[in-house]
Amino acid sequence: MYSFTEENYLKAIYKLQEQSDANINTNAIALSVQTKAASVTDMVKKLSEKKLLKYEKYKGVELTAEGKRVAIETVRKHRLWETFLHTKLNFSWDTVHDIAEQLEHIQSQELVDKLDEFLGFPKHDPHGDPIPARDGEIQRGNFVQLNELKTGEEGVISGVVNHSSVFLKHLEKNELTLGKKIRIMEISEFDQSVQIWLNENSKMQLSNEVVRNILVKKGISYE
Amino acid sequence: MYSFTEENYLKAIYKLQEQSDANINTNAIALSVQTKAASVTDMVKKLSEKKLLKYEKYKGVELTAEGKRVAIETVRKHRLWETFLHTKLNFSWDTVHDIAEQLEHIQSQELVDKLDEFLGFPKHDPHGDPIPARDGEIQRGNFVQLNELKTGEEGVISGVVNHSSVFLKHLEKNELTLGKKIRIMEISEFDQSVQIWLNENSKMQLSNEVVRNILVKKGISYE
DNA sequence: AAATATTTTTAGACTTATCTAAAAATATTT
DNA sequence: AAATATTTTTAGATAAGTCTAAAAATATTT
Repeated sequence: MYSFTEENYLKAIYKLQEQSDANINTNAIALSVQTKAASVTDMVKKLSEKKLLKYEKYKGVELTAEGKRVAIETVRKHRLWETFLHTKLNFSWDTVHDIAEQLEHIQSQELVDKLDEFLGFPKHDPHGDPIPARDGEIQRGNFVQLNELKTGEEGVISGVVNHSSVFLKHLEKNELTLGKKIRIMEISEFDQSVQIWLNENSKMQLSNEVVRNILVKKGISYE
Repeated sequence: MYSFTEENYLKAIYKLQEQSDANINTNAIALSVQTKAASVTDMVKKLSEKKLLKYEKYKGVELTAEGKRVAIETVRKHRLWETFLHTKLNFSWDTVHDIAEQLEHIQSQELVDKLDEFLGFPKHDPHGDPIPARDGEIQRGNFVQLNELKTGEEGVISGVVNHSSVFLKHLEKNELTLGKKIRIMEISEFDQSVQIWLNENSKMQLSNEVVRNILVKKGISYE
């Protein structure tokens, strides 16, 4: 259907579009797919001819419905494979991305559907990101960054902003994994670092950098 | 490491080498990888430079140890993925090949090892073909073609010669699947078709064409 | 608004893997 | 062994995706 490379461009543009709602410019795409601006211009022309996106010279690009469909399909495959790798093959959450990056391009609708069924129709991947449904629908959990919670408020770790391997390893080492319940004890005036309550005998100090990159589902708040 | 295409050529040459022990010629490879002789010459030169095979103009090719290693590794991956598709995702044995043809090129040693473990270190794929071990060792069951059995002899279906989808579908429809026990009742003088005994109330007439393409593990013989 | 900086595009080249058509080598017939 | 047929290789072209360097357009600064 569409090539490995085309799918990667579409996915990258889709993700940029998610974050910005303005038209996506050449340099941003180049950065995202790890290539040069000149290459992006070439590819973008090609994708435009195939009606996968709208392109006007010097004005950036915007996905068409079909381009978006392909992008979401690719995201769906990526996240299903990540889930497979994590839940069935015991890969840790910081190692699944690179392999899923390859697996997401395997062509077979039946494979995706059967994988989905085998995994029990999961709603989230190992990082808490939503897995798009077959029809492209994405159920976004209304998560907030941990730094948005106030003292005394509780939440359950449900996702991450930063997906880098170093960050994920750091969380893993500190047992700050998905599903963990947290209560904000104190927020430092000095550096916005946060003391959190985990259980009777476990408190922890998190830097603002860490706190901003953790997504939580807000729980019942206490004063 | 090695490209999709390189792996496919090596696998094809390996399989041809299995069947023939003479040097493998250009046309045979072209047929096998579905390309033209000229393309094969180009690729074979490239693989020769990379020391994956020995090539002398007009004399055909022969894999080096490294070339064989890569080929067997690819076969291993192919058959593990086929097993996954069949036993975990419920793909029928006539549909697994094409998807495994893509999956076999995913690069990750850890993935292969974990998949192997997840599947319980299977010895055979859904067609009865042996799955090479991590070290490249291949445990070949000493199977014989069903037409080599004499009247009264028994065997268990353990593999197929013909891997085509039509043939596999035909066997499936007639419940001639792996593990099935068979006894030869009568071999026709006229067309070498064979009457087989399956159980008290089930006999079956198999054409010579079918019988030659079924591999069995010989059982105890009766007169 | 002119000058400068940044971004984007064009032009032309490179790589991988493929192809067709023709030439060269090898095999088979007669 | 000469003639014919087949196989293999070479030569030159094509497509996908990439690159560098220069030109063109847009944005920012002064």
